[in-house]
Amino acid sequence: MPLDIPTRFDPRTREAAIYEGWLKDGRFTADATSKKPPFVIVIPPPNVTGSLHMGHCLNNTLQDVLTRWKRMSGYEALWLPGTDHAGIATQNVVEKQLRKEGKNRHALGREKFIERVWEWKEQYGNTILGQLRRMGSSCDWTRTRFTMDEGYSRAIRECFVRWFKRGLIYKGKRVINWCPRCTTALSDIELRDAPNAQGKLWSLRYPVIGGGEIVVATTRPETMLGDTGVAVHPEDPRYTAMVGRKVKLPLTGREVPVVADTFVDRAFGTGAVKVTPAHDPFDYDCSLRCGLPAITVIDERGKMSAEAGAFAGLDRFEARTKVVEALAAGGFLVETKDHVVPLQVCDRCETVVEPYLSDQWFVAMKELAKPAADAVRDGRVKFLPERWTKTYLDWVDNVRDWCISRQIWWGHRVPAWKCGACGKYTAETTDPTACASCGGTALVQEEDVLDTWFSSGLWPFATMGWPEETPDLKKFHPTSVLATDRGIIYLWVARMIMTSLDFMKTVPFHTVVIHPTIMTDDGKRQSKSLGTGIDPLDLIDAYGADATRFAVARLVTQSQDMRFGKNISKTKGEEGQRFGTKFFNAARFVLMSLDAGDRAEAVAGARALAAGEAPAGLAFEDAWILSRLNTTIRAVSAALERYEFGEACSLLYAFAWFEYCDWYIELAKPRMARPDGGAARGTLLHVLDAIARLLHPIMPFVTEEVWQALRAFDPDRTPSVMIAPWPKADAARVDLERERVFSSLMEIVRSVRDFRAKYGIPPRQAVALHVSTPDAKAAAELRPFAQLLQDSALLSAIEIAPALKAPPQSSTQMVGGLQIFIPLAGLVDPAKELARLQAALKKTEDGATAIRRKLDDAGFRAKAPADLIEKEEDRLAEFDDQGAKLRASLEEVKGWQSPPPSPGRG
RNA sequence: GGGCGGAUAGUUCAGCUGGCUAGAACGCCUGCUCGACACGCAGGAGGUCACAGGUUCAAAUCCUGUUCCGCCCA
Repeated sequence: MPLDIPTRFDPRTREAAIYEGWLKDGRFTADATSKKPPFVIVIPPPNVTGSLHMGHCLNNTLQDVLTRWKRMSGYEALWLPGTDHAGIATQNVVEKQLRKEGKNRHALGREKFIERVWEWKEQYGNTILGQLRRMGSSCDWTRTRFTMDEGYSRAIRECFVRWFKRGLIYKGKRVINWCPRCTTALSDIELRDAPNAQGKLWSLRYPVIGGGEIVVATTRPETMLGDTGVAVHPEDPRYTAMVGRKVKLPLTGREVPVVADTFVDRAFGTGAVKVTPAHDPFDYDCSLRCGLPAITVIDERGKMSAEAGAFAGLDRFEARTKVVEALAAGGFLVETKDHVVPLQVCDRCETVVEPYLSDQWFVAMKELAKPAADAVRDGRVKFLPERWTKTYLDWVDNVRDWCISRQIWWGHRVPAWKCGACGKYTAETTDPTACASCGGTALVQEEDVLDTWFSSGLWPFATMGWPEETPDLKKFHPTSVLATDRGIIYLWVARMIMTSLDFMKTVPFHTVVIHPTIMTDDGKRQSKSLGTGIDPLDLIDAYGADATRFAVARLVTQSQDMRFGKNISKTKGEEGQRFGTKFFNAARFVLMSLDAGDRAEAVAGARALAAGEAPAGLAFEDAWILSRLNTTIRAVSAALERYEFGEACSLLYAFAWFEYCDWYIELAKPRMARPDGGAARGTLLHVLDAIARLLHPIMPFVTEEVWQALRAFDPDRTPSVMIAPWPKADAARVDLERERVFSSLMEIVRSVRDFRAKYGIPPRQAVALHVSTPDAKAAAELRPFAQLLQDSALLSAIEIAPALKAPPQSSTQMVGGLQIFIPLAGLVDPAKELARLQAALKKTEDGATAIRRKLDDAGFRAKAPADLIEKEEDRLAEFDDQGAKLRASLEEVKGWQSPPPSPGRG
């Protein structure tokens, strides 16, 4: 590095260049033939239509931290990226495009439409992958997968056919959400809640055959034409006598039974509900349990069907009015109340969604769910934080069959063919020419496509070439860790565990890290449409990728939410940026100092330290920072092992900034000019090197920049920090006793500085310091640091001795068991000093009182552990001692006569 | 309706199996252009641990209830 190092690292120009360098050198590419143990993460595949949001930013930051850390720790690390085809979302995007051109997919035809989608995907589908690069993600791009790729599609077909042949896949009926305008089924994510949907609740009287009546409440009276039963709670005494009897439906005259089912909410309305299996999912489930038929009275366009009799052909909302009129006329309407109904509308066209009974493909879950539950119960898969285990188990233990068909075109078409002769289905990995049941050749393939989650459920092994026995599959499956948000534990995580156990006979990963969900500043979900979302690319533009990564990683705790909206992201982004700059400047200082001195000596010193040796001239503070470094290495590694990202960030922040920069570098500065500066330079270099490595997984760019500068001094290191070994903690370097002594030195220095600040003593004006220690041993311990104290606290003179008497007219402060005196020599106003001492005394006395209260308590004496009692007694003695000394000083100050003239600032 | 999470300094969060005068960062206040860094340096102030009970010698921490915020399932 040339000596005119800029004072800032410029992310805008440098990050892209550094990333290009890594790519060029193939740093992200994993080797399936490597002898190293594998560490593997498969990315939760983002939607191809998507662009990076804060959730991705957090999710991928953590994956990259883990991947880079493990790569440095000697693993063959693979982070496998890719996208999923997001059937409905992608189809929508292209349909919107067509609409602008005045076309629609039906006019275009299936094949042409699919071509259009592929064109779109080639053009825009890689947006999010490019954005991941800007974050610095060390994904192995040579292995990028897409769920619609040829190989991946083979895996899906294989899965379908195997399950079909085992009888796990079947065709059945289900009430789905249907848009009558788009004439398509909608998935949950394509629904929107209509705000404040003001509706009505009508109470209807159904006469019971043989006498009596049942009143049912409904928000959709038009569906009563399709009622096939009335349900009550089995333990509801009001209706026990009615169960098993029949009611005569108004308007249609159909006779339907009264059934008992626990799904009925006794407290709602009258406690009796009409059952319309064809137009309500809960009613449909009830009908299966109670053996009721389903009658469809609303068709796929939202008009009343022939089954609706006199109302046939009417629009469903028109029919509602007419039905209510007819009921009222017949005397069946009991009352009408205003009622807020939870209405859902089609996300695209805002048409009210219609629950619609239709033919769908299902996967029977029971056989697959059991092993998936066992794997988590017996610990083969662990969730972190652990509480998510329960969420997962609740779902897999009560799982319902999985509806895997979607009535759209973009996706994997259901590989099942219906036989024109016998009506049975045939599924094969190659297109069949004859019916597997009767040999008939009039085969027609199903129109529906498979749910996108059906594809992503195979992600951990389908991405590695399954069903082929590829080298990747052998080396990298099972994967290691999955990092994701709690929102897709059921949709995705559970399904991967099921499929992997079923096909691979092993769990897909041993650990699932459920990280927090990003919220707004006030703890709400971020929403694109409300404009409360923040764009990670804006943060990267403003503060750089390193800062953005640090900002989100530092906030990761065991909590399930992370507030990170407009204000917080700014604060935290700036914090990350400042930290990156601080680190960069520390490196700048160290390298410039080294350049000015004996480079070979510094390099040799650093190497000796790296080798665990102690170079000549190693000073106390050198050993101190080495002790702190090794404590930090251990703590950071442990935090990462436990996936405590926020903790790892804070540890590094505190060590690099407060210990290395604020204390160690400052102490090293004066030594540079002295003959014993060699050890300081070696230590500076060695610790800087270690910080660069430790920080690299979190802030990859600035650490690489610094690493390259270090290489200019000492070429004998890896060409990239990415492949530098992760530091190992050396227990022999950790010296807690030394750390304790250093802490007390820091406190003395801080005390003197505080004195200076409180009394407005000019920064350059030196003061004298007298330190009174409790005994000769303590004095001997401190005396070697006289020079260090003089440098740090700017002292004109220093005296350290046991039981020193206060020099005349001096200020007193207690620092632990030490008493320090600074002669005022006419510097200070006695009144001020008096007030300060009184405040200090009060604090001491308060402390003593609190402990005395405890010790005077017989219960405490009797029941508290002995070592605690002893500790409290020691503390009390110390407080009392401090109090006595402060009182003595107080007396002395009181004895001062006239205020001496204040220097400097009046 | 069931389950889960949260409520600690102005803000964002630590605080593990109860035991120093409850910590950190940011912000705030005061003073500093001393040759790495003003995205900086030094120092400082700031909390009735949501509320009400209980257990205990001892509760931010354990138990019960309440309120508020959020998420999931039905």
